[in-house]
Amino acid sequence: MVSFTEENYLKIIYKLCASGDNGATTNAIAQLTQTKPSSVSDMLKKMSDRQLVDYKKYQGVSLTEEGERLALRVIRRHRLWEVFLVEKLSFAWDEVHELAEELEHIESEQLIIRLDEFLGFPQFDPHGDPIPDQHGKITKVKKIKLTHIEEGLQYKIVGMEDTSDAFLQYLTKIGMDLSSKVTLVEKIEFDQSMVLNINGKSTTVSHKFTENVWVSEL
Amino acid sequence: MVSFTEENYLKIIYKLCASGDNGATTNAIAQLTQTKPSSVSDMLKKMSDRQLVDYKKYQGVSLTEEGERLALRVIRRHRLWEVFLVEKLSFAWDEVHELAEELEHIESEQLIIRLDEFLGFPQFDPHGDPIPDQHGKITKVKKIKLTHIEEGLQYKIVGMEDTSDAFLQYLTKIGMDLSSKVTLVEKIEFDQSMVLNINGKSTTVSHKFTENVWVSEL
DNA sequence: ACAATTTTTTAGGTTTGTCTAAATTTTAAT
DNA sequence: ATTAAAATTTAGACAAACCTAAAAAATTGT
Repeated sequence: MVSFTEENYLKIIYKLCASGDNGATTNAIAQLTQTKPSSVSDMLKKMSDRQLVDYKKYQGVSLTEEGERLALRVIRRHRLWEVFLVEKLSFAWDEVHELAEELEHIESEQLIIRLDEFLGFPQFDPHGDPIPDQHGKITKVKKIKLTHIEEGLQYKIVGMEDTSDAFLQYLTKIGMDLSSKVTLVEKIEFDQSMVLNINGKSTTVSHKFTENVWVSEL
Repeated sequence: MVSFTEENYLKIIYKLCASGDNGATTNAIAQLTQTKPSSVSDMLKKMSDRQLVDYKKYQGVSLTEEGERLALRVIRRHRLWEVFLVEKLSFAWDEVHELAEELEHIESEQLIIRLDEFLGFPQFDPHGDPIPDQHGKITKVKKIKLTHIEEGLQYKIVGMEDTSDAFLQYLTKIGMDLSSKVTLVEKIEFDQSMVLNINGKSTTVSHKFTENVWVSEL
């Protein structure tokens, strides 16, 4: 049995590892769990004893296979509840995070299986993030910056790092939204900008842009 | 802010007080919370300090006005979730209690308002128990034993104390189910049995029966 | 009415997850 | 290559909610 608190740590460590930046550091975890670094150290030790994480003092932390399985289960539940709240209860997509943070900890395999079915087996949540399936299989997402050029390889926008109004307006201007299909055309070495094909239209975007937008393979 | 645990105590104390039997005693609470009586004593003291209950040592406990308001909120949430699980996720009515025990603690007024709307403002849960409205107004329920004779006063079955197969079969035999309309015809002093009119048919039932069946005024 | 039983409370302890303050290790800058 | 700064860990405490064992109060049977 994994506690409410452990589930939160697992989910946060998963996300920090997946995002690549600096991996899951004690400070980063503390910030996201809204606790102090010392509390995180304590918790990591306990979770390491329980074989949920691989942890060596001062060296950061990553998930064990079991830890990752459990993290993906929590993420699945979180995202399914978000779909429910938006599609069935008419919440706005930016209102549902806090609620899903609570709902994700309800412990019942059956509940999630039936909720998934009730929602029509959605692939993405209202923020565009992919929903892991029952076996933890998840559509891989990465920042545009890290994609590579390959014949016919299309991507789908799934989210962004910075969601400021300024940025969202820029997206609208270049005709890009969550339903856009994007192909990588060219990487410019000199300033690390990239040429993308967005819904058939060729557009050049800055390095900052490519760091800010998450995509998944289609 | 009222904790998960406090909400459970409130709900249980409410039910014990409403059922009339012996009111909310320390032992009874311990049994329903699955804890020891000593833990209940501790908790009652704390809840008394927080003005959620009226408590005098060795004298049992009852809810303050605020305690009752909070208890009814939890009961409302519990019963709405049960409706959701049965009507929308196709759970059987006898599978949903445990799940609703968890869901009832999700803290959000908006969530419950919208769930209620999504479900079409149901009046009763799948067990036949009445759902309090947003202001805590609840259809009063009592055991048949405690009803009184009055011109045209009809009752609706909402639940039973003992749900053994034997009893359910007996119900079927006398043509009584959750949709039955019942009128009290006569109380027999001698053995405390009662004559009821069930869907237009006159039937005599034992004292044990009248102790076992809960009804609400219609 | 009072002894026996049952119920309830107190006292002292445990676990989980947090905290602050101090110590240690790592990283970065000169 | 040191030293200053930043990140991390340890030590010692605390609050919530539980426990066991023992003491105190209430109830019951004769």
